[in-house]
Amino acid sequence: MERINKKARHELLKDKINKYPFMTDKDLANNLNVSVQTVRLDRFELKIPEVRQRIKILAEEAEFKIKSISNDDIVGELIDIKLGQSGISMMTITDDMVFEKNKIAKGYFIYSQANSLAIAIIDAEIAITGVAKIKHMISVKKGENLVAKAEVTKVRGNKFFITVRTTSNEETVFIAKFIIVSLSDQ
Amino acid sequence: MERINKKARHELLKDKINKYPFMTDKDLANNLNVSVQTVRLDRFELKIPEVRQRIKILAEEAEFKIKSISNDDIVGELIDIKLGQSGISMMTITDDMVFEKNKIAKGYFIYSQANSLAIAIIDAEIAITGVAKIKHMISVKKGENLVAKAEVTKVRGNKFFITVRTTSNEETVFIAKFIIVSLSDQ
DNA sequence: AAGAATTTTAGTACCTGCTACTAAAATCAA
DNA sequence: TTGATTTTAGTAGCAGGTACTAAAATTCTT
Repeated sequence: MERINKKARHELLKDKINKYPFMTDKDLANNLNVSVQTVRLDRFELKIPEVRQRIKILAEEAEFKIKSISNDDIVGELIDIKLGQSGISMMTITDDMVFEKNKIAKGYFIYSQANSLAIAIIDAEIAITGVAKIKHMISVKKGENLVAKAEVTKVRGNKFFITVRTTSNEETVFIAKFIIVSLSDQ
Repeated sequence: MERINKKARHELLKDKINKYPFMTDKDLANNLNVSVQTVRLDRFELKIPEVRQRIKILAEEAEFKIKSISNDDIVGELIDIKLGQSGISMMTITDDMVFEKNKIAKGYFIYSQANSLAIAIIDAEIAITGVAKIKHMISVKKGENLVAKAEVTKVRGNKFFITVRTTSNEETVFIAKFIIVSLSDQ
């Protein structure tokens, strides 16, 4: 058993913990063929907290992420809104939103931002997407900052016609036309 | 200090732990004005695991959820696929996917299922949604089981015309027509 | 090759948040 | 009042640590 040098081991340790954050020091020690003390020393040097801390952080982060992905009524961050008229929302494309292979944003995230903005504009208890026409102009990559601007173009009874234009760096990447139906009173 | 009865306390305990899963027995004991022993006894009777277990479960579940919502290439469960021709996917509407107020599914989840199925059918390294026309027929509620069937209706060069029909209990709730562009070779 | 410096291992006391258990005290119900 | 139920107290032991001291092993330097 050759002894590998400290730096190399540190890299291995970081990798392992990243991949398997639930491993205890004992597990890690076995895995890296060093003593538990060494693992503790390494963790201290690399400022990596103990398992229980790691798990806790994971649970907290995940809770937050789930909320911001699915429990929020609006996908992205609402910047400005004039109820019944127009609205602006912003969203940054993160790692979660792109295809592994090519780092291009999955279309439904862009759609989701636009759709939820369109619904947010309608001043109604219940607003449901009826029909939509969408067009992706340019593909969006990780890190880009999408600004969606929505505008009500027509109102007919309880039907709202809304156009959303999403831009990245002033360039239009996506256009959607929604017909949102408001069902406020039954 | 009046002593409340066991059943009532059990309800309180369940609520507290549900809301604040990170509380230790000590915290809970303080909060409910009983001894730590009582909390332990209660937890035992209610089959509620200890904090560290709870946190761990939370972290694991959340990890899974995040993956299935955003990291997965396909939203919903792929049931059947004939590359370049057709596909079927299934998705159950969970609590995460509905509006608080009225328990109606957010449209973009239904869209996401359809869209990701459409992309999955295309046998290409890179497939991007170009244009889509969608129509929500009936609103979907929590617990419903959505079956999306996709079919390639036309192919023109690297453009695939795909129709997706989503049903719940044999009833059509959603129809989408996508034009997916395959960018396999550059 | 010897000595110094660095790295790794070993071991101890103590901590949190438990489980599993025994037993006493308090409260309720007939 | 007595018997059952509920609550509290306390002990031993466990996992997975922190914080610390010190010895052993290895590497570097000259």
